[in-house]
Amino acid sequence: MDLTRQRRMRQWGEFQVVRQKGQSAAGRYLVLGSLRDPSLSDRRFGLITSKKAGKAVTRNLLRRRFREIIRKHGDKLPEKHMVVTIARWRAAQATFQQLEADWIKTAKRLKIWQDPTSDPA
RNA sequence: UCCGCUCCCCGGGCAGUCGCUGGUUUUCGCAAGAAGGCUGGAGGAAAGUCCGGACACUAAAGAGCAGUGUGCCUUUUGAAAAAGAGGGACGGUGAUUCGAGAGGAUCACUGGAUAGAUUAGUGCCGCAGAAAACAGACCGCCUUCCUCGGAGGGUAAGGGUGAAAAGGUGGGGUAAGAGCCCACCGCGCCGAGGGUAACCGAGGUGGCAAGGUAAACCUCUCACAGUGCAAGACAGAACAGGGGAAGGGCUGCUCGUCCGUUUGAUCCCCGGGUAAUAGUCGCAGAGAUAAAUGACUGCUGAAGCAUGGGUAGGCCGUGUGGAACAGAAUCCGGCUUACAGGGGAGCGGCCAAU
RNA sequence: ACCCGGGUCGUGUAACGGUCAUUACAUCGGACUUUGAAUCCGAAUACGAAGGUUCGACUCCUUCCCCGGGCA
Repeated sequence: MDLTRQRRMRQWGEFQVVRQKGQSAAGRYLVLGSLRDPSLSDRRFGLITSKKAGKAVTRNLLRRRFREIIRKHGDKLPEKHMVVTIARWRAAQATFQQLEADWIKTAKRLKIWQDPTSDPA
């Protein structure tokens, strides 16, 4: 799915709501936070890459890779949800495949993964 | 060919599929918008923010002081910072050379934020040492006196201290010494003359007074208003104003000036409200505003590593390997810092092999 | 982005350019005590890094590194 401007979380308040009221789960390279919001018509995604993750080059690379993961797998998450992906400091050493596998694994642990091939219901 | 130094340039390439972002355009749609086409999309340092500008605002960027910076000379480029070239003085290293010595000369390479410390002043120079800046007698040397152990006087040649000790070498001289005297060397002053200038300097003169520090205050010189695009300008929407104090604005000081003290400010404090493609512009031939330039696949592919050919090196073959530092946020010019590897030019070394 | 401020023992702090760089708490050792606390005595531990100026640098200058802050 496309990660256009409408699907991005863009305000400080949105991140605060997810952080305070939502659920979260940590993987090896990243942390996922999620909150159901019935007022949404679609999914919304946010990315956080702090200075602990690395310098500007590595932070940019991590955001691009997270966007690519969401582009590939974002439609497998439930609608009307806000999902925040936070990079941990170890993420700078990971490859794209490792990040992708870790993201899916963490999403399953949060029980927001809805792959139709593995979940017939 | 190899090694080193200096300067300049490049900073993996190509293709496919799927995406992101700016602009433009076509079709559909009443509109919101949707789908597509074309096209622009990171760096030499985009970094640090160390300098200089552009630009914007501060009522007028008024005067003085303070403050900050600049720093040999000539010249080129430049808006300025700055950079380049040539030269001077000073210092370092090496070689050669002159001299009995003190010391000097020449050449080569090289260094630097290179104004002024002998005249504009002030400060500081700890410890050690006898004495440290208008200085100074601890030991020693010489001499006088006496109670023979000291006291007084002379003396800067020798010792020892220190980063630095008030010229040095040789001789004369003397009680011992001392520029006290002489020769030479060094130093200061004057200076014919040379050079655009920094500066050099024939020659004369002075027994010799003169330490270091200005990245200490300072003096001279030439500059500088402050604040920074989160500067600031504009549009329209919403709401609810209230209080303080006579002061406030160019922000260190003084003057000047403007606004305000009945209309209570453009200052301070408390409270309320609102926009969502950063509200628009500023803003760009990259141009965002939780911030685009990517993901995957294939081919190619530098150094390095392993191994083989070749007397050796250059070189050639095979395998492995799979690209440094790093990501624009107002723009431009410098400086500094980080950086795998490759290419080019110049200079020097080497003289082995083909 | 733009603009400021600061780095000293483990922690918080002092130090006209001049001896082996203060002080408090903490740490270690000893004394006192049956033991511990408190008290007393003693000890170890630091100038963010590299250059430069100076006889001499925590201090002055330059460049890096690391923290903290302001501003729509």
